[in-house]
Order: sequence, then structure tokens, then C-alpha cells
Amino acid sequence: MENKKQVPEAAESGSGEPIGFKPLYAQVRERLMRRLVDGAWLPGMLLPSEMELARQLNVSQGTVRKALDSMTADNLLLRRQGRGTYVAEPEESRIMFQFFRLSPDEGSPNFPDSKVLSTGSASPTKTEKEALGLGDADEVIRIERIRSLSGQPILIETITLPSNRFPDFDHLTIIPNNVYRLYSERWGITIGSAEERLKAIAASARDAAKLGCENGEPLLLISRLARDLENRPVELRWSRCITREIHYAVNLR
Amino acid sequence: MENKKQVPEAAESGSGEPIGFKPLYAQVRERLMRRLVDGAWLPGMLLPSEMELARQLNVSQGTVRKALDSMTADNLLLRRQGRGTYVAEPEESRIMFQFFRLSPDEGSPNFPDSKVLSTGSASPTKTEKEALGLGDADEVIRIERIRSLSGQPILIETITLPSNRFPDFDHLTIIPNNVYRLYSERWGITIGSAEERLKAIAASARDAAKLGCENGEPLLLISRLARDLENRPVELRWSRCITREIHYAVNLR
DNA sequence: GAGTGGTCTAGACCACTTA
DNA sequence: AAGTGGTCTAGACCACTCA
Repeated sequence: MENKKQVPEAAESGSGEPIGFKPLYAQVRERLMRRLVDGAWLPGMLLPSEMELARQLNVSQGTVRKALDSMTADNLLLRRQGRGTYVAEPEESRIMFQFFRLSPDEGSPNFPDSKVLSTGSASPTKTEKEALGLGDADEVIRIERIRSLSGQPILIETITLPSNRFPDFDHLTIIPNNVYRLYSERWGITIGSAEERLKAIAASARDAAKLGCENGEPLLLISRLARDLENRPVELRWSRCITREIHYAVNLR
Repeated sequence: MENKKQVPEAAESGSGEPIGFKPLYAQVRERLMRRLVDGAWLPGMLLPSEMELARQLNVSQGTVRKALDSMTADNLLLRRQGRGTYVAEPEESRIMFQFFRLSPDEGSPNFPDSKVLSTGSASPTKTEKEALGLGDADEVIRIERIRSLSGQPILIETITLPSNRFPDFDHLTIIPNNVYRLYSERWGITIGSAEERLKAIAASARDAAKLGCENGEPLLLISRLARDLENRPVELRWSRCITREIHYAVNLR
């Protein structure tokens, strides 16, 4: 019956919106996102039921549902009929589908092993500074590793992270295969989205040696910029991939 | 009040569903899709209002909305508040965003020109037969063209179409830049989705000559299989692209 | 059987567009 | 002012899960 909650609560953050109209469910989503970002809701956790959230937030169950559905569409939540709503975990099965688009030409997709070649910190290059939004004084961590599918090396990748968001990174004894799970568990950083740019390049002598391919062989270069839940850039990754028996898959809908 | 429409109408097509439960809005979507597929609703056309459709189909307005929203999410419809719901058109602006993922490294995306090098019909290769689901007696049309961005040739592509779905193709005097619009207007075939596979390859002598690049230069190979609204494969396309100043963009959410 | 998400309805009001 | 899609609510029932 009472329905004037849109404008009154719209000014909760003093941001410079051009024209103020934010639907209630969008406001609800923002309040729920805050719980995720602040770590009040951790990966794998069971959320309160729709009815309970509706009571807490003083809106109808349908409005809560719209907010939850939109977060589910962004792979942030997982809903299961009869069970409840859970915070999504950066598991292999999910990561594979969402962030790993390489499949063998024949046969079913598989997650590659990885072997770290080197780690260390350094000053960022101009490209890294721009992509990660760093200042002159900031440092970065660089990881280089080689990834194999059923024994065959298929790609070599360089991961760049801003040091200030990953304190004590050098204390790590091992770097696991699934680094997004590591970011989440160790530093509470959840990767929510990423942009990738693909090019074809010729293998450098260095990469060719590590990958065991011809010098100058065509490689697929994948540059990824991954962002956290607040859309801040977190990770820059350059993968150079042998695509003789493998391809990068994209669905256009 | 009355709400038992799910099971009764579920058996409208005698397909072999494992367990019969299809929500009402999914049934509504199927009925609306039929109008699109059969050409009762043509690109650009204004649909009846939600209320009118609800009356026609004897369901509530909210259920019609769910079906329309899902079709809008698939880029089949376009909804504008205050105006109405329209059938989506294969316009450059939409196509560009949905089906053309190549952007210059610097500057804003632009749609390339194209110049046809050759057309003709032939017997399909094994790959073409498998991808397009063709039999031994079927023929295909092949188009080869070169595409340029601001004067610079950037890719050469081979398009393969099943002859039986594109009758009198050889009567065409010109082949326009936007072929999906042509498919729609001339043969009533709407491209609804596509899958792409990307690899890095070395330029063949033939491609290098046409593109004006080095022999063996790394090219991005994009193999696309495009499907119509009923998910039948319609077009197979092999693009070989120079990615010196251009990249293929993907968003992972 | 109790609790959860999923569907469906009915009705009200809001924001936007066009006449 | 009238018509459209967009939001919000309230309440009912259905399908699924688990103790």
C-alpha cells in the first residue's frame, strides 16, 4: 500500500547522479552488495530467506527477489529451490565456465595445471599503471607461470597485482592453481568481472623456449583486466597460448 | 485465482521432455516466438501492449512481461518505456555490438567496409557438412570478401551458406556489407545467436597477398557458426584478421 | 511436514512518450 | 490526457529439499 520509498531513500549516498531515480530493488541490491563487499557474507554462506530479508529491509518479498535475481545473474549468488540462497564460491567448476574460455578442439573442457616460473615485485610499467590505476610510488607483484593440459604446455602467463592490495604476498610458500580462490580467502578480494582483449602474435624466443614451440609460432595473446565487486581493477594478466589443438570459445547471443 | 494452466497446456507439442513441467511464461514465450519465426511479426514492428497480449493469451500481464523480458534479454525485442515493444532489427548499431567484437586498440569501434572477392556454389567440405548439418546431396554457397577499417584491410573472410535455405542467391547483383540484414529481408532468416572459436594461425601465401601482409604473419582466426531463431545452423564463417592495431574484445561477467 | 525458492495473479502507482 | 512499459505490493499455490 505505501510505496513512496523510491525517492526518500535515493539520496543515501551523496553521489552526483544526473537525475535521481533509483528503483527500490536497485537500492536493495546495493545494500546487499555492501554485505558482500564488507565480508559480512562470506563465500559459501547461506543467506537469510527472501521473507526474512524482506522483513529486515522493510520491503516486499518480490522486491528482494528482484535484487537477488540480479545478483545471481552476475554469478555472485547461487540459488537452489528448496535449499536457499548461497554466496557463490570461486570454485574450479564455476571459474572454468566463467573465466576460462579455452577448450580442446576435440573432447571436453578441462582445467589446466600450472607451474610457477618466477615471482617478485617491481615498479609497474606505464601500461600496468594505466590498467590498474596506480600512482608513481606504487609497486606491483609479478607472477610468471606455465600451464599445461594433460602434460602438454599450452600457455605461459604473466600476472600483475598491485602490492598495496595484496600485503605479505611474498610470505606465500605456494601459489595454488586457482588464484581467484586465493585472492578471496587470503585477502577477501572477490573477482566479479573481467575484460579480455585477444590478438595473434608471434612467439618470442623466450616464450618459445619455455613453451617448447617454434620461434615465431603464432600464439593467441589474451590480455585480461579483472575487477573486484566494486569494479576496481585488481589483476592484469597476459597469457600467450598455443592454439594448435585448442581454441578460445565465445558465445554471442 | 485460477492457476492450473501449467500442466494442461504443457503437452501442446509432443516432444520427449523428461519430466513435464514447463512454467506458463515459458509456454507464452514459445507462442510469441512462433509469431516471430513464422514472420507474423516482422523486424521493426510494434507489438501489442502487455495488457492486450495478456487478454489474447488468457494469462496475467505479469506473465506476459516475464516472457517479453526474456526475449528482450536475447536481443529479439526492444522495449521502450512510454513507446511500446518492438521487434529488433538487424541494424548496424545492434549488429556491431552483438556480432562484431573487433575494436581498434585506440579510438572507438567502427563498422568495416567490405569488398567481395568471389562468390559461387560448390559441394561442401566435411567440416562444412558437419557444422551446417548437411547431407551428401546438398550444395553450399561460398562468399569470399575482404574488410577494411578506414582504408586499411584488416581481415579476409569466407562465408558458407546452405543453398537450400537461400534460393536464388546467385540472382543477387550486389552483396551488402551487413549480410544479416540481407538474410532477414530477402529470406526471412533472423540470426539469433552464434558461437565463435578463436585461434592464432600463420597467414597463408594467398591470404597474405590479399591482405597485404607478410607471409606467415600471425593472424587471428575466427570461426563462427551462426544460428537462426530455431537454433538451426545457418552460416559458417572463417575470418582471418590482422591484429596489429586491432583486438577482439570479450567481457566476462 | 516445514521451509525454501519459483510461479502466477491482481491491482496500484510511477516514469516516460506522444498527441 | 491517454497509453505504454516499469515498479511495488500482497497473497496464493507449486516444486523441491531435507530432517
